[in-house]
Amino acid sequence: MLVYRTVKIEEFDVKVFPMPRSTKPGKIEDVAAVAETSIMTVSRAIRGVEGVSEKKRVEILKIARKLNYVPNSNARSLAVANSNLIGISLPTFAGEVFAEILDGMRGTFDQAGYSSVIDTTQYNKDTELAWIRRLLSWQPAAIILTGIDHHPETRTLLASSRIPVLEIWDHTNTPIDTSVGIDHRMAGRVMAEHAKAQGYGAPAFVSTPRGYDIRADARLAGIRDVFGDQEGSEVLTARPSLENAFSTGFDGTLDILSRRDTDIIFYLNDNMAFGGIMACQSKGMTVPRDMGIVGFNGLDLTRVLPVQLTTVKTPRRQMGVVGARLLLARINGVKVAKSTVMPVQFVEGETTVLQSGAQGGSIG
Amino acid sequence: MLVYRTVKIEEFDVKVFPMPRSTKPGKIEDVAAVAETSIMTVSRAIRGVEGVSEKKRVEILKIARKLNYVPNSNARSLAVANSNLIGISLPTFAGEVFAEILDGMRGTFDQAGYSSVIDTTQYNKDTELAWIRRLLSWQPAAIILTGIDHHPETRTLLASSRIPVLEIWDHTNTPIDTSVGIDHRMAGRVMAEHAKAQGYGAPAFVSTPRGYDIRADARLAGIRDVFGDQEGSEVLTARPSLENAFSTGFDGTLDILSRRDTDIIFYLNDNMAFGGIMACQSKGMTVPRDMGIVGFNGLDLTRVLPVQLTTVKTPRRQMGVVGARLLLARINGVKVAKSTVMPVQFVEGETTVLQSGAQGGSIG
DNA sequence: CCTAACTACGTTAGCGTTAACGTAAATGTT
DNA sequence: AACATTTACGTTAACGCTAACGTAGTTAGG
Repeated sequence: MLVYRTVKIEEFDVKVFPMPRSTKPGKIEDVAAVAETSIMTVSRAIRGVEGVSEKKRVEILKIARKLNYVPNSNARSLAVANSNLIGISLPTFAGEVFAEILDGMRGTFDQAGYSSVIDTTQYNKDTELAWIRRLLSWQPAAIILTGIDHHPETRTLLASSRIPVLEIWDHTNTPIDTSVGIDHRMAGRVMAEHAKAQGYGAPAFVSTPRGYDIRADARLAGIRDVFGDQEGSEVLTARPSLENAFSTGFDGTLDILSRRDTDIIFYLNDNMAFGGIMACQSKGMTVPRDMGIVGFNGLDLTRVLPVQLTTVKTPRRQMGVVGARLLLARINGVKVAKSTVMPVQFVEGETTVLQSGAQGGSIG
Repeated sequence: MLVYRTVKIEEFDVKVFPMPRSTKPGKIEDVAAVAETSIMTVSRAIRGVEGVSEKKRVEILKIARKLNYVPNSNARSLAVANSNLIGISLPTFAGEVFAEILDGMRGTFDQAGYSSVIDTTQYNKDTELAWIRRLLSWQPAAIILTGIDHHPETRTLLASSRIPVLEIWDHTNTPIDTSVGIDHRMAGRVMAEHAKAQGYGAPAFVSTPRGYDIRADARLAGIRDVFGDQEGSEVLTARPSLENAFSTGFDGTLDILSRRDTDIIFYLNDNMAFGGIMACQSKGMTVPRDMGIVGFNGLDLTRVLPVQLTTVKTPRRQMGVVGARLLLARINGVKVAKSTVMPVQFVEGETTVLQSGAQGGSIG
């Protein structure tokens, strides 16, 4: 008869049994015993380093496989004083942007035999720092952080750790160690200049709260560089929610519409821009006749909208790949360029007017 | 003068300097030396286990902080023969679904002091197995897999490893160890029954290729359970692309429209359903008058569309949280329920007709 | 006041692996 | 043939930490 007690987890009652003792996994010594050789020879055979005859290597590998031998990375890492773990910190998994950067990196790291320890910070610097501390205890091969805005202690800690660090997505000339990203302020200027050239004069920006996503703030600064702050043509902002979501674009747009006669709205990203189009439509407005809409990122979304969204394409996956390769080079004892700026591409779509007449397609 | 050579990484020329030697991080012994005590006492103080006077503990912790001491997890894990790493395998980061499940889990694990080693398999079982092998070398505290469809060796390997395993998102009565998910076939039946009750009779299903996402296939099976396979009312399928994207819904819909007079289309998820709405609109059709549209998941997207999408809400974040808690219980020596089914919620929106008349809002 | 039971430490012996060095046999060199 | 070099191993000593046990000094109990 099995004896158990009942425990409540969430709303579920679960039965609790005493745990069976776990069987110990085999070690290198067991393989050596079967192969009738020393553990050092087995170690060499498994790692593929020289010093073992071809015949013996094949034999040892066969035995190891048969015994289902799994090397102990903890022991290895302890002995060599580093691991093949790579720490990756992202603000969030929401949205395609970080997912794509991550994908680019992970593919590269995976092939090189590294595993990824991933964290999300929710844009919180303390969370990031706490995670870094924990991560450092694993003696990771490298650490990747999103952006360049960190807790002051983060910089000191990482600089003194001598572990390769990559800051990705944003740009700075003074990274902790290495950075690969795009120049968001410049991207903001590019968008704004296009808009200004088309005759727009009363811009707005819909985003998450200031300081939450500093890249978005940098783009806003770029837009302000172009439009200035004269009464009537200054850049209005709406920041209705922390959520990087369609609904934030929708709500922010309604807010802007209630405040000033605005002729173009820039959004934190394409998702929000789409929310904005929907909001304009719900108010009986036509895009781009009554309102110019500019997104950011160039997501898949734009491939299916009835009109092409005006946006800025960011090389997310490529950025991940480039960053990962730089970091691998760095891990292999190579010192690389401190900062790499990736190019962005302005996409003139149909949600802003072409030159000075409403000629494109329209929604609404 | 610095000597370097130039190396090409991607299209970038990078300068290569010889690496400076890395400084060794401090160890527990260093803390003990400063505190004038034994390393065992420091170990106890840092881990917060009993056997140290309050006075000494405070003093040791202060010294450890001042020395910026970071414990070595590899050494710890080697000594105790397990780690506080948790491996999480997902098919992809694309889409909100896995991101949200992951978020629910990570929050819970993080609080409990576990780090997440994450992998994406691209729905490939061999990739998953290879990753599991590598992960096992870390003696992880637990492993989480998405779904229940794995490489045959995966099951053997994990079952013999005695490490807690959670299969999440899908449902089975015979999990490797523990499972938390929804019953996708049942969800398909629910959707189909609602549709049938409303008078729909010529259904289609737009998805990714068969076998790629077996949950989607299970839902299709559920729909077929209801609609049968009579000529004219059988469930047509379009599977235009591997990509879980708006554009897949768009293209698949165009394909369906070209093939049969269909009156309702079910989609792999809400994103694709939205692509489908757009495709119908591009053909001059009105939703729901000319076509019923049913999504899946109940994403944020649905909050901003001018009409409410008919869909099925899945408890993604909650599933992650429940799964994580069960697993934590399991790690702490508790044997829990093998299978947990989470409830889904059908959402009657405006993209299917109400009863037998077109009364809802419309797009197009 | 003597013994039992605790408290607060310290000592010893691994955990499984690899770097560094040692050594015998095989091969090459003159 | 004598010596140098290379190849293919084996031996030893860490890597930094913790479980298990040992031992003084302190408190409690009758």
